[in-house]
Amino acid sequence: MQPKNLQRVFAALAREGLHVERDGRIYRVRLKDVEGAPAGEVLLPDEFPVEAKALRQLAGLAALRHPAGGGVTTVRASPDFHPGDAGVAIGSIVETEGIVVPAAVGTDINCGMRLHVVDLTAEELLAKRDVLVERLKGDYFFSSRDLPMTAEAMQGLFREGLIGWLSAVRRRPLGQLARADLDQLEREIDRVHLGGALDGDPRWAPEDLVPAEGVVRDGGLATIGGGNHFVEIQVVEEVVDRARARQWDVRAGQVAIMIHSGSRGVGKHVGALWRDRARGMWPKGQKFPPEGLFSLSLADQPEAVAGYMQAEATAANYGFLNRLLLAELLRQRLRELFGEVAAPLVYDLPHNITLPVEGPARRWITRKGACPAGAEQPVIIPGSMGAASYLLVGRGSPQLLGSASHGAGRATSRFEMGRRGRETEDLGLAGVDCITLREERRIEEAPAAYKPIGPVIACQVEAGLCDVVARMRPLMTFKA
DNA sequence: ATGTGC
Repeated sequence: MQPKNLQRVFAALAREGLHVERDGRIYRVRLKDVEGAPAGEVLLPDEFPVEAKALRQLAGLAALRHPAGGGVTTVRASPDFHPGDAGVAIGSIVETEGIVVPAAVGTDINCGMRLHVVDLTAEELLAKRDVLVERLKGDYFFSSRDLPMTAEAMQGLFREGLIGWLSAVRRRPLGQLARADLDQLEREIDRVHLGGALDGDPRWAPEDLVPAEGVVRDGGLATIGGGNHFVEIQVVEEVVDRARARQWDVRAGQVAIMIHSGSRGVGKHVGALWRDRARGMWPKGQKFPPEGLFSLSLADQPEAVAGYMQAEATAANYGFLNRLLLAELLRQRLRELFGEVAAPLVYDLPHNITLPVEGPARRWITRKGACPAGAEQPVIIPGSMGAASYLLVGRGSPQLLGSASHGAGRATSRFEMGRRGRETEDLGLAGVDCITLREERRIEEAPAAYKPIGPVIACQVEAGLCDVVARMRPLMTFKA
């Protein structure tokens, strides 16, 4: 079955020098006049519309090379592929050799997902819905939370992630962290991708977050952030893979907590700094890369490549803690309302990050809105606030370089959703319990803004990228 | 995406 817009999109792209072909669910796109560039490959469910802008961005990414040597070797895109507004399509997975591309990951460094299960049924939880919502509004939209961090904790966090942070907090637990179960947080580090600990350095963090001594009062930690980020309370609707679900502590009928957030202002700080540095270091007199996707080359700027990787890691470490603390605030509220209820971490992982490929340190994979899906590894794919979300297990397939999608994918722009909201079209919000201080957010992020999650999941299971372990349904969604 | 910013 042909998507309706296919011929039109292919013809338009051909006129501007892009060659596109389709082979079942795989689309390949290539810039005709760039010798030796790999084709970008997209996996898309049948009948999903193909967006010209996203294909153009993918072809540009595939053609990146640095004049001093090195370039992009492989480009793939996941089924939630859609155009990005910083020149890189969301859902892009890019392997580079000898270069890193700061703009490929952008400013939303270590945006990712976290999933907990809670030993409560939906009925038990909803019986106290109103008081829970009131308290969480205070926590997430400020005022009632108390999370001061010592200078040592911030330094430890930026330098070595959750491990460094936790050892500093153990020495001097402040505010609500004095009520946290630090032993449990330490045990759960096993369930954070890469141990939530990358080699960073405080020198890359915003200055006000790393004072020489004293306490950071409001470092922006445990904040949800805008756009598609959320904290959602769900119920496990169906367990599909019983053995694995048992192994991961997941049972049908349980409440779940799903968190989608990133490194907030720290990622913005690092991403913008290195985007500008990469531009400034571009060899004089050389043609600029498409979309401002300046790279740093190991051949002539090895210290810049190392510096960027350390800076990205610094921001990524903050992203891991941001999600951990969003969950910890919720766990503390649940304890207040329901007593000592268990709420173990299932998994936490980034879908916006550059990681080295095993072997000699000259190849990297950047995922921009694509979830790592290594063999036997938990994969978390959220649907919209009106649709199911999924816990899956990865299969390490090379088709998307060991990745899966990071969601259903946006179908309609924020701007267009605003217009539809004013026309009072049906945005799929019936029955959705969305808690936010901004009415426009509810509209921009309404279920109708997203593609259907079902075909996105089915397409990836059929392609052998991952298998479903459990499906969750939303009970209430917090959006900043 | 962003304590959004020409």
